[in-house]
Amino acid sequence: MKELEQLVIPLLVWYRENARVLPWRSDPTPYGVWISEIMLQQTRVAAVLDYYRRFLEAAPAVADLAAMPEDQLMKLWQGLGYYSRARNLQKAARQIMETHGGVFPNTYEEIRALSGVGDYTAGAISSIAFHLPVPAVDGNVLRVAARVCGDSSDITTPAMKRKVTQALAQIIPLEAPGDFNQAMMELGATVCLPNGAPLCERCPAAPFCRAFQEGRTGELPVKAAKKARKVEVRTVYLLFCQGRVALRRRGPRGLLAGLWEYPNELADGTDWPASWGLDTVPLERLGAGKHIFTHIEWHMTAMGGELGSADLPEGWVWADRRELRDIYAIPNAFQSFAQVVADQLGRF
DNA sequence: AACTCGTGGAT
DNA sequence: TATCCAAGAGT
Repeated sequence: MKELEQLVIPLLVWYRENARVLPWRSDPTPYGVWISEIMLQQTRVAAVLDYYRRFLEAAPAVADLAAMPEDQLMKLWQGLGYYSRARNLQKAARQIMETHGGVFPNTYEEIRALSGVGDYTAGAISSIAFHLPVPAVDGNVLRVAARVCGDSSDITTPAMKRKVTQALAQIIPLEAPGDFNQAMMELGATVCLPNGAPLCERCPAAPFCRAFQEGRTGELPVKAAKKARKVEVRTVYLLFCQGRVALRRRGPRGLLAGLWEYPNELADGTDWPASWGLDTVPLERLGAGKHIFTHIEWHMTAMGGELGSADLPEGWVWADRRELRDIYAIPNAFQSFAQVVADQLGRF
């Protein structure tokens, strides 16, 4: 991937003019860089900003994160998605407290060993916070590299990631590795856009970019097609009692692990409220909602009503409005029912 | 290596 | 509306 070498200087010049002002860039401490990089995994900058501010306010340092109650941690992450990131973040904070005496590790290998930190994130933290000359290869970098080099390899493969990482390791500038890595991503995020709509007229790589020179920006990068989503038809039960709504905690593994939810099941004909031992008052249809995950689609119908008895299955809770707002982390998959619930609770 | 794991903005 | 897909990691 020889073309990448020509990119280094113009890219750094471009970055100094065009870098977005972001909270984790003003003072790139290891802790702040780490939190931001975890939040930014598969997540857009705009979605991260508010979460980042609130998170650093609640846990300004590693020790605060290590000591945070799990419910508070999940509440801070509520709505951001990929919730195992939050748990791995805390697991890593405890690793740092126990293994590194509370001091953020400063070598690539030690950083890479932290929970939730893979090749990309280890490279990003190492280069941005510790000025180590290690590449950080994310989706942006793969796209930029594939286009600049006119490489039609499938960028989703580990082989292509290795090829790009190896090529960048040869040319990453020792005096500004963090800026270089961020510049590659910034170019991908703001200029070398996906889906055949790159802004090549304002790209510092245009003079030597093979995709641009050869008119192939619409064909590159090459990515393998994704699998189709599976549809699940679900019934969501909105069960009320005296101004409170029933919640249960999801299991410790799998989708939305450990988060709270309105009881819901596949709509397979089972009388779920009866199977839960609830005294079955007739439930009425309170609404519908759809939520699209990466690989599943939930088509939901909400059934609900006021229960005569406050008895709930083991582990379920009654939540009032304040607890719903401040305590229980509920995924956005149920957002379409928030108003119905609020209205019902508001009657008390 | 293939799957799993959220969410919302852009097109 | 349908599809893509974003500063990926764990299993």
